[in-house]
Amino acid sequence: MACALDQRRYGDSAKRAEAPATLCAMCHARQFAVCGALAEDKLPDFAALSSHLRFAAGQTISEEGAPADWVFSVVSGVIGLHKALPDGRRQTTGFLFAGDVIGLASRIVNACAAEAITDVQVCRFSRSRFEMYMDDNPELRARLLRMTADELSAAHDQMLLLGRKTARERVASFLLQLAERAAARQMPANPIVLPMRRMAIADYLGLTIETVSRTFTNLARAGVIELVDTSTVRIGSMFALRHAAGGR
Amino acid sequence: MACALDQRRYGDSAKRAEAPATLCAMCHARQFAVCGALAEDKLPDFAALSSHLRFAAGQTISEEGAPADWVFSVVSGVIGLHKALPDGRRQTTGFLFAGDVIGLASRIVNACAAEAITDVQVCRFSRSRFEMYMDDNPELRARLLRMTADELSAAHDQMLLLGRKTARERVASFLLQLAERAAARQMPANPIVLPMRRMAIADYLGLTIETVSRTFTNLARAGVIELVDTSTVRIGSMFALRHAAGGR
DNA sequence: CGAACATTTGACGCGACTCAATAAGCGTGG
DNA sequence: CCACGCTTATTGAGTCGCGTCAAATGTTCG
Repeated sequence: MACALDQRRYGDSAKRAEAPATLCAMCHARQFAVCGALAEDKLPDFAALSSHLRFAAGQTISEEGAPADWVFSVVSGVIGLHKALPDGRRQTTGFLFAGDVIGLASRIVNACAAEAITDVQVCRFSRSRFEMYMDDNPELRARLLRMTADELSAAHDQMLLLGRKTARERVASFLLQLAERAAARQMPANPIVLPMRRMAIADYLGLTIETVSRTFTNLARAGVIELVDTSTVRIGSMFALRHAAGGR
Repeated sequence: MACALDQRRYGDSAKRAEAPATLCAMCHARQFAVCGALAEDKLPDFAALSSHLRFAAGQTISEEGAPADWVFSVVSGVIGLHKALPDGRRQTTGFLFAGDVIGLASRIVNACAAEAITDVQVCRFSRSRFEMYMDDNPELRARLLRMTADELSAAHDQMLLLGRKTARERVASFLLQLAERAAARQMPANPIVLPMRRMAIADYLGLTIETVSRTFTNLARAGVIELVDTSTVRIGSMFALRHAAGGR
């Protein structure tokens, strides 16, 4: 069975274009370089393994259960990972921003589907060649282990949220998380930008769009946040927001 | 701040005894050897890094948020990992059986608390020495990366369960999981043994003990399972159980 | 045997879901 | 620029699954 990506690649290229390989490779290499995984002189070598792709918002990047042939790194835009039940219920397991890696949980087949939430640019590696490269560059594997451990820790946080938090706590926690991640990427953290729709938020928080919407309204009425517009939230009181999130 | 383990170590030794270091070391080495991480001749070397500990059911092995000074490997018994909210609500993030490793998600501080569900034996490593050892033995780090990736994948499955499944689907999924893991350890998979109490199951599935109990009763009345006794479940129909679990 | 604890069962309430209607955004074309 | 259709978000009314509280039953172990 062909990887979903290849269906995209050859199927509907209208909304996707490939940048020159050299440019792409460098941009990706920078992503990793920032984190100190590789020495400067190894970058061109490593970058040559990658190719650069674009996806339009809404496109599927890879499908759950398909062979995990690729590792992706997000260059720009937002990607959502999700799992689904046969009847269509969906659970988003995470949102990925620039610098994040897709496929840390996947070894043989994709643990989750990956979908472009906004228009995105990614760098793509053959998983097998990526692994071979790690054999020769232990620092890269060490870094990947750290990243995977951090994602596992985040997954545990999300399990606490999904298993035990109320709708209000979930939404408040989500806003805090977005603010923190924006800050980590040197982006403004206070008027929080929500790049995803209510449906995507609901799928991430284990709620329905109606409940998400109502909860935003409630938090706004309580003065905790201000709904500037559908995709912009200003934090009224950080203290109140943390309190609403369940005190963590 | 001292690690929780050390409080146990010197605080209430009544229920815990240490086996001789040599015996312990070998037993741990075997755990890893089984998985092919290290060559036979490196085992004594590696094993010397570890010490062997016992904990009685109910004891805390390490606390959430405490410095992640140790890596543990389960030799026998069952361990539960959990996170808690300030008001006491708990979410169990996983159960660990013989051969599993505790602390994959923890880098600086423990992501979860670890509690002995049954009497357990563990092998303990200093995290810093373990990491130094990985620097010299890339195979070990590669294996740890694979294990962490698998745990992340399992965490994603659990997020789907917690966010989207009904009580019946959660309980059925849990029973299937226990059966599969028992089989993986060469244990009988059909009369499923539940080593943990209803409270621990409820904390793992994001439910209450009452709902867990009622759901067991319902599944039994439907003929899907048979409740041999409180801690033993016989699967009546594997097909029906898979169906009840949501078809995955 | 009896106390302490774990589990099951029952009655009831509430928070989140479902279904439905309305409002707001947003591109497209006149 | 406004009208139009389409998608998305909000709001409302009613329902239901699971949580809460309480009591009964079973189990363990001194």
